[in-house]
Amino acid sequence: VATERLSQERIARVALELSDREGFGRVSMRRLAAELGVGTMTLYGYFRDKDELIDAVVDLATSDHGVLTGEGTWRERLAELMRGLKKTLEAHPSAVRLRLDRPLLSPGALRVTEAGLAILAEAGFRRAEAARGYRSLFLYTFGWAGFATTTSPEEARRSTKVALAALPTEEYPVLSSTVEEAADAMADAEGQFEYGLDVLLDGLQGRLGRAGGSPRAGAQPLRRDRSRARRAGGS
Amino acid sequence: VATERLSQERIARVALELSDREGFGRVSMRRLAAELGVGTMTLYGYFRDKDELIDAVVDLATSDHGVLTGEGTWRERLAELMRGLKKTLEAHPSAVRLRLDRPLLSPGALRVTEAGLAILAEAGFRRAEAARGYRSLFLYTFGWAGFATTTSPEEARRSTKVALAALPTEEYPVLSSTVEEAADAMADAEGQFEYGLDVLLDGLQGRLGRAGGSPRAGAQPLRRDRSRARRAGGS
DNA sequence: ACCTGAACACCGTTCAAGT
DNA sequence: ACCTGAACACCGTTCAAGT
Repeated sequence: VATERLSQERIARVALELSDREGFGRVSMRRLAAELGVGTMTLYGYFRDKDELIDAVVDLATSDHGVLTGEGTWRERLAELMRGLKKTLEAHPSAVRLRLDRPLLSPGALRVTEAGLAILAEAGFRRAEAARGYRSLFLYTFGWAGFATTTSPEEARRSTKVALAALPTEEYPVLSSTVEEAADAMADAEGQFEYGLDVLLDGLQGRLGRAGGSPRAGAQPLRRDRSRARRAGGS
Repeated sequence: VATERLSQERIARVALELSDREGFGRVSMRRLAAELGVGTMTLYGYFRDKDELIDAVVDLATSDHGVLTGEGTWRERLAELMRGLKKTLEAHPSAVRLRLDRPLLSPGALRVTEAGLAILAEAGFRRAEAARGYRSLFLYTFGWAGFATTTSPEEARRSTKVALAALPTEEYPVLSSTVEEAADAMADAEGQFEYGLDVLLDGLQGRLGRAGGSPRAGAQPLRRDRSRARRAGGS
């Protein structure tokens, strides 16, 4: 074991490796110190407590969001940005859970926000709406990542089918006749991500046309008028 | 301390109360047993291990989704359904985090899914698309709930402002000029929920018109053609 | 300056035993 | 049948001390 100099950065890096390798639950101060070949209390010379250490780990896991300033329409660029966010969240699943308890406002984490807001602003959204729109995409992506990688696709499909098959048909008529489709939706997480992303981008795009000449202040109320307008045919 | 009969249900109920009152981190087998006035090991007569106990707690926290078969358009009913889901997720914040690790497929949890799919099916969506659409709304709501209740609105606004003010202006030009709007978006979580919900419903509504006579199998690719169509004016 | 063992107040769980 | 204390292998952290 070559003795690389101890530092906050190295400790956090090894902790992240340990978390990815054996799960976050296995990251303890004692275990981590042993991994580093030092006494447990040595870590307290670098971090006040475990919480501060975890902050550093989460920050590290977040710092490498690949923010590419790609080409194409604002839709394509925004989609690509969210795919990048999704990818880094997938790379460190435990960090997704940790970030829920400690909302990250570090420069590294805000790089994606900056990029997203820039794209939306360029597309023509006013600042307040760009902020809300980006946040919508962000929350969806986070929700997706939170549920991702819990089990394998095969296992997800199987357990979903089992659970749905066990439901009383009278109380759950729709789910009972949607077993295959629901199981597919659970198993094909990638397809689901793209679907919801596209729905959100559609919704945002629809807002670009409106508000044209006369900017209205404040939040827009739910539009109820259009809802019956077009209703699809049978089935 | 009146000695109500011990049971899985009672143990789970007290555990949920304890979790809501002092935070999930404080729920230990020993602490819970003390709360119930029994020996620690007694709990193991009702649950194989802590994991099984937590399953019961999460299930309990989920069982009371107020699924109302309201009136109005499919948009209104779906919005109301998601507000109900949001509300129960808010009621037991720790359960949100727990459900990420153990995807719930219990009848109680699936009641909302059934209701959502029914509304979408009635609106005219084919089964596969209804499954994807509901899941999109579900993931967004979960993402929102995951970040909710972390701090008070005032604290959220304050810390957001501080973090954004500290950013280097050249690297973060948009965020630097969106401090107020971004802080507002962080502070007004309720408004954010409604915004994203409405965007998703807009996106879904747009899909109802299409696919009319000729149903296409499989996932639809991202439509790139329309993206430049309408672009808002200045600003 | 940098590191650390002993000790304290906690965990979940096994096991063998109590009524 | 239902309950349980002792014991084991773990935690995070304080404190006083080592070099």
